[in-house]
Amino acid sequence: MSNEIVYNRIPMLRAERGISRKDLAAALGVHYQTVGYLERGEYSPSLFLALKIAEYFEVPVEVIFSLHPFARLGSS
Amino acid sequence: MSNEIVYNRIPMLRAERGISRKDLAAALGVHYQTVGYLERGEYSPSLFLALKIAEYFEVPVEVIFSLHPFARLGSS
DNA sequence: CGAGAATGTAGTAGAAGTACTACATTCTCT
DNA sequence: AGAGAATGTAGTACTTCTACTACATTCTCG
Repeated sequence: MSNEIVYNRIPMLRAERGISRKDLAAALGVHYQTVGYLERGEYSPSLFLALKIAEYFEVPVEVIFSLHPFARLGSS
Repeated sequence: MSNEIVYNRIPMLRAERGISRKDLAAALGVHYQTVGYLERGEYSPSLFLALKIAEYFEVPVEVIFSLHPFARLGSS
C-alpha cells in the first residue's frame, strides 16, 4: 500500500530555478524520464530520491511532498 | 537507484512512545513485519509511508529519516 | 520555415517495497 | 517454570519505482 497519492511541487521549484528536467535529473543521478513521471504524478519517488530532491532544493521534504493537496499560490 | 541507504530513527521514536511494532504498524495501516524490516534497515519505506510515519510521530521527515548517519544521542 | 531543446507518451525489463504466513527466539511477569 | 508478548528469520507473491529506448509533440529562437 504505497500506491496512495503523494502531492509534489517539483515543477514549481524547478521552474523557480529555471532548470530543465534533464538537468535536474542529472543533478539527482536519475533518468530524465523519471523526473517527468514524478512531475506528472504517475508515481511518487522512493524516500531516497525524495530526500535527494529536498537536499538539492535545500528545503524540508514537506515543502515539496505532502499527503494532502498544496494550497494554490496564485488564485487569479 | 533507490537501493541506497536511508538511515532512520524509528526504533528510537517508537521506544520513546513505548509502543510495539504491532501497534505502530496498525496505526500506519501496514503489516507489522513491514515495520520490522524498516527498523532493521532491510529496506527503506516508500515516500508515502515515510510521510505517514512522520505524521504519526508529529515530526518532520528529516527527524526520522536521513541520507547521512544520525549523531548518537548517548555516547557513554 | 527550420533546428534544437524540452516535454509527453508508450513499452519492456529489473530492482525495491509491501503483504502475508509460519516458525524460532528472546523477554516479561506471575 | 510457564504463558504470553515482542521480536527475528525465512520464503513466496504482487505492486511500485526506476532505467532505458524510441518516437511524437510543443516551444523557442535564428
